[in-house]
Amino acid sequence: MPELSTRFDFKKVESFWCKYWEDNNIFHGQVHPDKKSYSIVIPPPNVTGILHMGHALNNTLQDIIIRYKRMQGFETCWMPGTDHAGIATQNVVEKKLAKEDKTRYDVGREEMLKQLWAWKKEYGDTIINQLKKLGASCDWSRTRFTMDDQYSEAVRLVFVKLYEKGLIYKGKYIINWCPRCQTALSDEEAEHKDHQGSLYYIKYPIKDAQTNGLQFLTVATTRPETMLGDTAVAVNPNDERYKNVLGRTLILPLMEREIKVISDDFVKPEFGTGAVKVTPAHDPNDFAMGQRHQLEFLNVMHPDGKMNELAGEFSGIDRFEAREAILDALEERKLLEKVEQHAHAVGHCYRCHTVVEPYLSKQWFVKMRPLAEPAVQVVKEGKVKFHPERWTKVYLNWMENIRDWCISRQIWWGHRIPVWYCQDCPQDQNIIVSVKAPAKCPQCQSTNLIQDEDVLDTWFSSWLWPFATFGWPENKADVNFFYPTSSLFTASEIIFFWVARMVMAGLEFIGDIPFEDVYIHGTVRDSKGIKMSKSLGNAIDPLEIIGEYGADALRFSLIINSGQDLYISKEKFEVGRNFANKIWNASRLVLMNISLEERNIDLTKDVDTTQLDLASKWIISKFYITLKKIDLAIEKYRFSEAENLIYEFFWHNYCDWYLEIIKNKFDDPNIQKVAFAILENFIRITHPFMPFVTEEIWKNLSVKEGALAIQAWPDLKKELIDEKSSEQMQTVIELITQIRNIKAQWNIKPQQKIDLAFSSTKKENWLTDNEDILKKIGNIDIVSYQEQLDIKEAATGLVEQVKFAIPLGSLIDIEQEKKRIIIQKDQHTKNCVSLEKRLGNQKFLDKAPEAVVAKEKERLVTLKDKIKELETVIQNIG
RNA sequence: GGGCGGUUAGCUCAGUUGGUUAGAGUGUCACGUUGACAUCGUGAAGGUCACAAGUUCGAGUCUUGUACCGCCCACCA
Repeated sequence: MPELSTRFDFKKVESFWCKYWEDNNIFHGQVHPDKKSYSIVIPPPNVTGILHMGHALNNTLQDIIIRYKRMQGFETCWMPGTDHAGIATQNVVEKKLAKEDKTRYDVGREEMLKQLWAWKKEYGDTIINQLKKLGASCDWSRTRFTMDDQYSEAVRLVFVKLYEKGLIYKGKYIINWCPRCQTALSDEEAEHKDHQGSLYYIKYPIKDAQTNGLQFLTVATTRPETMLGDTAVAVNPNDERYKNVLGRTLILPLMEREIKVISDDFVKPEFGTGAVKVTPAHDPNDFAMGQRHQLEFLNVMHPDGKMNELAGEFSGIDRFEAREAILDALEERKLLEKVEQHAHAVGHCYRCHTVVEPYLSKQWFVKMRPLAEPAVQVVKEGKVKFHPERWTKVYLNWMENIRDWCISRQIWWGHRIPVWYCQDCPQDQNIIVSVKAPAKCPQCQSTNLIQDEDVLDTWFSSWLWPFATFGWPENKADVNFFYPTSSLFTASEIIFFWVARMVMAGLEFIGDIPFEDVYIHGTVRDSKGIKMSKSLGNAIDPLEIIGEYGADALRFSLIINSGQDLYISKEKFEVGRNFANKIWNASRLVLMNISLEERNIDLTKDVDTTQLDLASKWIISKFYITLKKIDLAIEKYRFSEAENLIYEFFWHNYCDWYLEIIKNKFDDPNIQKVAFAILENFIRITHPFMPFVTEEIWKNLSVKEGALAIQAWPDLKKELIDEKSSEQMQTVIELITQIRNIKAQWNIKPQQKIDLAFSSTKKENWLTDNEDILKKIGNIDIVSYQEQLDIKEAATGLVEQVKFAIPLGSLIDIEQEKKRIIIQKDQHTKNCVSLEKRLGNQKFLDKAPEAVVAKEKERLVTLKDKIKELETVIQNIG
């Protein structure tokens, strides 16, 4: 056996196994006639940058379940890949250009795309490498990108299908416009943030107002600059205050344009003045009113946020400067009645955080209602399940109020919209929608075609991820075998962006759900609770942790902290590092002490478990009890619980007790076998959580050739769970713990041997058989049994509960001990009273389960016994 | 405005259908190392389970309300 170092050297080990797994194609999944499939598609990380802690968490979770299922014999496939992330990636490359004082227009579309692809290559590769370092057991041969040729074809095909079904349309609507990115955004991409703004009250003069009548109609607005595009003022039809002005004409200040006063139910009389300016081209509500009342749509802004020529004297000024200028101008004309503080939500671009502008523009949309209905059904029927369950409601609520999806983006990085316009056909009849670029116009045969300049929303490709990655529509076999996928792991932020849309796409294009279980995990935050992000500078780089503590440590520590949101600081990773090291060293101990020829041990066949010592029976039982709980926890996606079980079992059962007990008994072949078999099985079940250290140990155990990653998950052998032995061992543990306590209290050094006498009435045979444990672990030298303990002699050491006495009178302070005993007696008496009260309650006897009542009764008896005993002791000591 | 989650030891969190004396990790303190591991071992201290009321024989757990923290959704200009 090779010399093993006393520290787990993760650096060497990790790179070795990464390479080994990949070179041997361990994680490749393929259609298999006799096996069930278990598949996961990775939430493809954006190629905008490198992986952060959130990715580490997300991918560790997936890796745990896929490794678990692989060991259970499923044909597994974990699909890796990356997302082109449209606007986000274009933004980072634009930022790079900006450092050279260039814009995308300076370099042109073609060159820009070249640079984008170069960026994608660099960061895409980095991301895949980082995933490998984390230990992710993806099927690397399948690595996909949302803009692969075949994938792009699927995207275009989907567009064509939806278009032909009438679910895609083009139209002029108010969309969220980012003046910096100069593109449309979907509703989900406009992040609303609370903003302490102002509400401006502006007086609109009434035309032909009577000198003694109302001269002005005052409206309230948060965006005065849009008033330049007003084409009406609306009041509620039931608002008595404005009955008289309804239908009259106002003079729009600054523009001196005539606009009408209209009535609309939308207007809430209690807000502001009850009169609202209507700007149909710059506000979604006003847009709707504009349509209802056939108003004019006046767009007063350029796409870059500057006022346009329709803004008169304000033309060319940026929207926010224009706001100030307009307010000044109004003030000058005494038309600004007042300004109030007003908190409201303002939309921001989710990528560059610029304030978005509701903007009238012609865009492509997907009609969502017909797609949403079946997607609501499958969740209601439980075919797609959320974990934790509460997210179901969030999903359904969004789905049931879904709005059409704006899918066109005025950027260059992405899937070009598969629409061509014939330049020789009349407008509105010149649209050609096609998967492949058409050579000529099907109507007029003209070759004078131009493709739509826009690209598709990045999510328009991501929503096909669960089947397009498996080769849809070409590769039917893979799709049939691996689709629907089994589970999806993601953060709550993208339930709407991605999860919901994948359900819709799966049902629409494949006719089946994309996944059965959706596991929503928490957000990774720093120790102050602030979301980790590169821009805030509070991020902990997973690679740094891997370098310092190891990938296993990173994985283990993240998962054990992953109940809800995670508050992470660097020290938290010590748990994982220490545990990996503990596993390593315990394995060393076992390996150094065994001389087994045959290492493939089956505990049911190769060991006569009935002849085993108490501790061995106990550790076997403990293992299988733990295994059962772990299986349950993983199936319920309770990974932190599973890790806790593993940690507790190994450290506090196997190492602290079992190995300590058997340390000097390694010459017993049965003990060797048990110690080895339990370690070997433990290594198997720990593998999904800590793949590297377990692979390395597995190699040293030399049970079998081949990677641990493809070994079988242990069967639950219920027949090896020996409850009696478990209980007895538990008593021994308690005994020893009690003695340790006493020693600590009495300032006796732990290693100092003491004598122990059992009262014979409480002596049990099994205990005499296990004196060796007491001697060795408890440092108890002589165990003697006496008919009747000399109470006086034993009094000072009498420790109820554990049913034994330590005659150590010379070593302890009798007065102090007396006090202790009296306090104890009082406490017991108190407990006794409350217990008697409870047991005297008829309702309790009637309603509580029998087992509870029986236990309570038993407890009362023991309590009374103890009190008596203590009383005698007190008497005896005087 | 609507919805969701949280509040348990100094810190980070478990606590599964209500059932003995509420647990762990970490930190603190004490003691300990003759060869698995100091990334270790043994032990101690530390909790009115946010607050209030209710249901119950019994509440950290269920109900209602309050406070604070966090998140998501929403077109009140």
